[in-house]
This record gives sequence, structure tokens and C-alpha cells, in this order.
Amino acid sequence: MLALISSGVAVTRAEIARHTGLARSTVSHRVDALIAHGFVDEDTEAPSTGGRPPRRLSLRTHGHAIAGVDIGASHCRVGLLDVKGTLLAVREDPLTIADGPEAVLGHVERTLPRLLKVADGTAPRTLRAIGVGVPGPVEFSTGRPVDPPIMPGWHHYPVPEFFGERFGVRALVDNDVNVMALAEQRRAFSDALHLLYLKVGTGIGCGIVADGHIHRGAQGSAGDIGHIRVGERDEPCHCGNSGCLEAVAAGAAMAARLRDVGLEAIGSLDVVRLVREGNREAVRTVREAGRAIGEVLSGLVNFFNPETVVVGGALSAVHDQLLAGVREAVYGRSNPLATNVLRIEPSRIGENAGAIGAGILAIEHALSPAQVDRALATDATAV
Amino acid sequence: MLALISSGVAVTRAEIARHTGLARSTVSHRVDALIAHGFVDEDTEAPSTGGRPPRRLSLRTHGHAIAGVDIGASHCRVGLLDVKGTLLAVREDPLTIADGPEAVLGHVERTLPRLLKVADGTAPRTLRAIGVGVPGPVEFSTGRPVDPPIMPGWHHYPVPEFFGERFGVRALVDNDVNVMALAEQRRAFSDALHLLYLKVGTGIGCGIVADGHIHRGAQGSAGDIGHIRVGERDEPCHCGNSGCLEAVAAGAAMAARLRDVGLEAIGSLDVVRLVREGNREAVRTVREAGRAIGEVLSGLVNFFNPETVVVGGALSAVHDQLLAGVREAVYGRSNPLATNVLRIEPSRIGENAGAIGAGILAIEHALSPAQVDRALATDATAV
DNA sequence: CATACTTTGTTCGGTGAACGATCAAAATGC
DNA sequence: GCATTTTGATCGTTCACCGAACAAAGTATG
Repeated sequence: MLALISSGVAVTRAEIARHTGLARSTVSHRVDALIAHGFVDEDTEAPSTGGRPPRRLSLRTHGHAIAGVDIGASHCRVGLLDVKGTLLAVREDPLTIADGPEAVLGHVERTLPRLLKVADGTAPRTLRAIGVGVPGPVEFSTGRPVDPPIMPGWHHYPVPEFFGERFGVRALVDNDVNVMALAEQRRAFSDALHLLYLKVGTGIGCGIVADGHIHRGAQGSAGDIGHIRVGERDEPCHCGNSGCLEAVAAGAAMAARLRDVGLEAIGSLDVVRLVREGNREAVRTVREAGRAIGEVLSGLVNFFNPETVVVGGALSAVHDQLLAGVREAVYGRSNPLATNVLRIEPSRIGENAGAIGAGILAIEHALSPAQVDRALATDATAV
Repeated sequence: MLALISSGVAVTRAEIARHTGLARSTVSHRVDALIAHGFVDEDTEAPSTGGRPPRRLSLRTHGHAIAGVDIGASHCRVGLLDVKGTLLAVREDPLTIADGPEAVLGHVERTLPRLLKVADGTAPRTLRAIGVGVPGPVEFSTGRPVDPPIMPGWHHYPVPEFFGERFGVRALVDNDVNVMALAEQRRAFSDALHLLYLKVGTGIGCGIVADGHIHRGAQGSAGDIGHIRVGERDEPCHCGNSGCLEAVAAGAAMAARLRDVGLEAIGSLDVVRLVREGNREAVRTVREAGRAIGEVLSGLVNFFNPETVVVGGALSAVHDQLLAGVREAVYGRSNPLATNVLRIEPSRIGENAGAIGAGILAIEHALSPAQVDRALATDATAV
């Protein structure tokens, strides 16, 4: 409760009192408790506005650490954050997710202690919580992947228990695009209550933030827009249908099309390289893909009416070309009322969005009123 | 708080204590206050389970009334509900919304007192709140329509103030499909946290319930799916684009197509009539429209992942034919994970959904913790 | 049929958190 | 140097919630 307010808007006791409507005495008392338990620090004095200068409060960053883990199809990024959400250390390693949960999570298990040691040298930090983003649908309440197409061996694997046994902390698991959407919303587009995060890489996925919260849907498969039908082309898709967005506009599909015209392109990164080299065929392909994505997105914009759409993923490296196509299609087709404040922008956080978003997910859980109350009750003076 | 629990799950003091974790003494005290202020009634004793039989509590329905108003393009339905949400009286009148807010709301103003007198004869009821559903986008916080296409003269008209001045109660205004979605979710599909309500009438609209709450989006235009592009046909649409869902599959479009083949059909009701008469062309047209709707819906199902899709509106009168087409397209194209628990069902509430949903909106506001606390504080013993 | 047991709801002191008022601290401004 | 202003701390009061004991009203059991 107070912790939430301390993390942004009201940073002094008097401000908290004004914002919450509580008496100044009450606020003082509770802040003392939070300081005693190691949640909050008192730091510099703020400039006076005519009277006694207020003392600024901030979350105590030293001592604590939160892990944010971004697991991709072929890589794994482990990040360490302080409770304010600033990234202390990251490490990316190539890793095949198809090797199964023990192999992948075992790597995370070995990497984390190293990061904890390295991170910022001086004071040792204790791990408080872990957030994990994985490239497939997850039953959020249990943290278990459900029938993930590209994660063989992960079905119903109890990821939180894995970390709970080894580090003694809670782990939250979610779809990777969801945590990326969360990262962009919290860090870069906090004025947008409703936000979509489009990840355009080898495949295409979408993270949804509705009213400030991640929308996961009934089975945690919300945002799975890769197989929405688009346009007239009947490109066959590995899902069995044809004309899927992913079969038309994802990185893999673009690379295939460029191969057809004799260019050397295996994956998304080759498409990016070719565009950067100024290859006109590649530019045309990306722009065309942008239009296809925009066509689907225009429908989603009408339906969902977000303030902001963020485009990320490997292909956002060439967002000039990609977004041109997306905007063209969206602004051409969407309801004017929905588009007149709509912003379509490239990712501002970039390649660390997954790790940071997973961390934010864990931080917000650890600092939730219920968790803080529990910590205050169990008198365990943290740090 | 207690009011919410009283309206469904915990109907005796001991049950409330078990559900909330509060002490039995506290619950007793608070229930007494609610009884004293006229929110709750004590009624029959429930059967004993081996000890003293518990006394059942229920919301006090007599004395209070809530209005639910459903304004359509060419009709106006005014309903009166008790605080439990049961419909006491309804009245539908033909009315042209284009006559402007004063004319339409004036009609409501004259109708309400009559319903209040008629309703259930005996005890007089005082109006507590009003809910209004209108066929266009609304800025919910102020209750003002914004640029509604088929409501000339209503732009930014202060509807809540109109009723506030005349009846002295709060009025909540929302898009009609939103309140219909709410009615179906609360009354008929309460197990579905995420629900879509498709209204197929002259036009096509969609109400969204996400996590039990109406999703309105950034400008209150969420659910405006009538102009999503569908299929290969390039049917011109009044919005300026072509291939819009509404231009292909709405009641008006179906009637136009039937006219083209020489049948007599002016509006949605004629389509319904022809289908009921067994006209094969009409059946084919409805089924075809269902497929078009299903094609768009399959994308929305992938994106939003609802448990339930409810189909209502005038065309749901022939839902056998319509839903056949919808289901065919959705189950053919959507992500299996999203469809394996998905239910696509006809409206269970029917023509009163708008009035009931608007009433529910108002009731939930009036019984919200904040409002109840205020009522308890201001010592104004209701009734 | 009387008695023990169970479950519900009420009454009654005790406790603790929030409040309001007062006071000390540390600046600005005349 | 002194009034003013704003922040933060201290202290007694109030009020909501709790826990325990108790009354009420039934069922099980000898």
C-alpha cells in the first residue's frame, strides 16, 4: 500500500498523507515500521517550499535483489534487478529450449548466484523473488506451461517449485510477450492504461495490458494472434491452416520469401541485415509484412481500443520500414475514434524487455500489500 | 463489502464470518448496522445442521428500486429492478433516437414515475439509481456520449446531470452492448470471467467483459467490431471503407442481399421472418453471415481468449442458423487451446438484456463499498 | 424424555490502529 | 531577529475488531 506509493508518486511523508487521506501521524508511524523492516530508506532532504524541508523516502535497494528471466526459443537472458526495477546485471546465453526444463532451468540456477556475486560489487544481496517469461502459454496461477508448441517436455512442468526448492523464494511464470508488454507499460508508456505489445520475430505474438493489468484470458492463451487469417494470400502455415499472419508476416516467412528471390536469408536477423544493407526487395518485403500485421492490428484496435501499441521483437530493429506498413494499414482501416489518440511506436526498452518485465512482475508481487503485511507481521527484519 | 457477499454466496452471519475471516462478533455488529439502515433483511430460518438454525439474510428489496434504460436506434425500453436485480416492470416504446436527448430522455422521465407506481402495487418504492445503455460510444466517467454516429445531437450531452436534476439520483451511462454483456455474464454465465457479447442486429457490435469487469478501452469505443475487414468480398460500407463486417453480415446487409434476389425484406426482422418461413435463400444468407462473423470472431477469440461468447440481437432469433455458421468458422480457424473450453451460445436473457444490464450496472454502483460506507456514515436511514 | 452436544448469534471487556491536537525542528521572508 | 510555514514526532482519545464467555435453539443419545 504505502510501498506502492513510495515507488513513484508520493515520496515524502506529507505527500503520502495528502495522497492517501490518512493522518500525518499515522503515516509517520507506518513509515517507521517500513524503515525498521528494511523496506524503505530515508535519504536526501528535498528543497524546502517555505517551511521545514521534507525528507525524501525511497525503496531500500541495497541488500535485496529480484531475478528476471527471459527464456526464448534459442536463448536465455537472466537479469538481476533491485526493487526499484533498475537492472543491475544481465547475461545472455544461447540455449535450446527444446532441451527441456531441467537443462534450461538448471542453467538459470547456475547463472543466478554468479550474477548475485558480481552485481555491484560491494554489499551482498539476497534474492527475494523470481520472474520468468517463457515463449508459450502458461497457467499463471500455478506457473506451469500448458501445451506449449515450441517447448517440448515443458507441459505442466512445475517451474515455481523448481526455484522454490533451490532458492527458497516464490517464482512467477508468464508468457514472454505478456511480461514484455508489462515492461513497456510500466517503464515507457505509463500513461497508457490499455496497451498492446506486438512481438515480431521468428513468430508473431501479442502481450495485452488491460486497465494496467496483464490480460491472460481463460487458458492463458490470450494474445496468440499469430494464426489469425489475413488478406488474400493463402500461404500454408505449420498450424495446418493457411493464410495465418505468422505464415505471411513473421520473420521466418519473410526470410523464406527472400530466399525465393535468390537472397541468402535463414532467419529474422538476415532480414534485418538485408534491410540495413539497403536491399530493395527486403525493404519491400518488410513493408508488406507491416501492412499484413497492420491489417490484423486494425481489427484488434477497433476491438480493444488501446492507447498505445508497442512493436518489439527482432524485426523492430528495422522499425522504420515495419511501422510504416503497420501504420498505413491501421490508420487506413480502423475506426477514427479509436485511432485519434492511438500511438504506434517501436519498443523503447529493447532486448532486455523480457528480463525486465519478468522482474517487474516479481517485484510487484513481492511488494503487494498482502506480501508486505505478511513480512511486517512475521517480524523478520529483512536484510 | 458485506452487501456483495449478501448478494449470492454467504447468506448467513456465520457464513459471512467464514468467508471473510472476520470475527463472528464483528459480522454481527456490521450486519446490525446494515439492517438498521435498510440495506438488509432478516428472513426465514435455514435448516439446522445439528445446532441452532442460522437466520438467513437477504438484500432488502422492498422500498428501493433501480431503473435500467435501454435506448436503441428506434425504441426505448425502461425497466424497473429491485436491488437483487429482478425485473419488476418493463415498458417498451417506439422512439427515434435521432430526435435528440431532450425528447428521448424526456420520455424516460415521464415513463419512470408511472412504472414506479405500477410496480408491484403495494409498497411505494423510491428510486435509488439509474443505468442507461445507449447505441454509441460513451465516456463512462462523465456519462457523455462521444461522437456517436447514429445519435445526432447527443455528442457530449450530460445525461447523468439530466437525471440528477430531475430524480436526485446518480445515473450511469454506457454503451448498450457493454451492459448487455454485463447482464449475460452476471445472470447467465457467471462462471465465465472473460466473456464477449456479440449483438447482431441492424449493425454488429460487441460488449467485452474482462476479468468480470466491462472493458471500455481508451475512448470507450472498445468492442466496435462492425468495421473490421472480412473475407474477400468488397462490399462497400457507409463508413467509407469496403469489406466491413457490418456491410457483409449485419441485418441490414442481409436484407439488402435478399432484396437483390427479389425477396421482400426491409430490415433484420424480415430476415428473421423469411428464415422462419423456411425460405432457403434466407437460410443460406444467414448462415453465410454467420461464417463471416465467425471469421472475425475467430481472430478475437485467439486474441482475447474468452470462456464464453454470447450471441444476441435481433438475428439471434434464428440462432440455429446463425450460430451454425459462426461455430463452423471459429472452430475451423481458432487456436485449439483457446477453443477447447470455448462456448458459443445464444443469449439467455433476450430482449430485456439491455435494460437489465443497465440496471445491474447501477445496482453494482449503488452497492459498492464506497457508496454503502457513505450511506452508513450519513445516518440517513433509507426507506 | 432428559441430558449432552453442536451450531448460531449476542454481549462484553481488551487491544491496537488511526485520528486530532499539540509540539519540536528547520527552513523562508520581512 | 522574529513571525511564518511546512514537515515530522509525540500523546491521549476514539473506534473498530477480536476473543471469550454466554444465551438460544436445534440435533444426537442414553
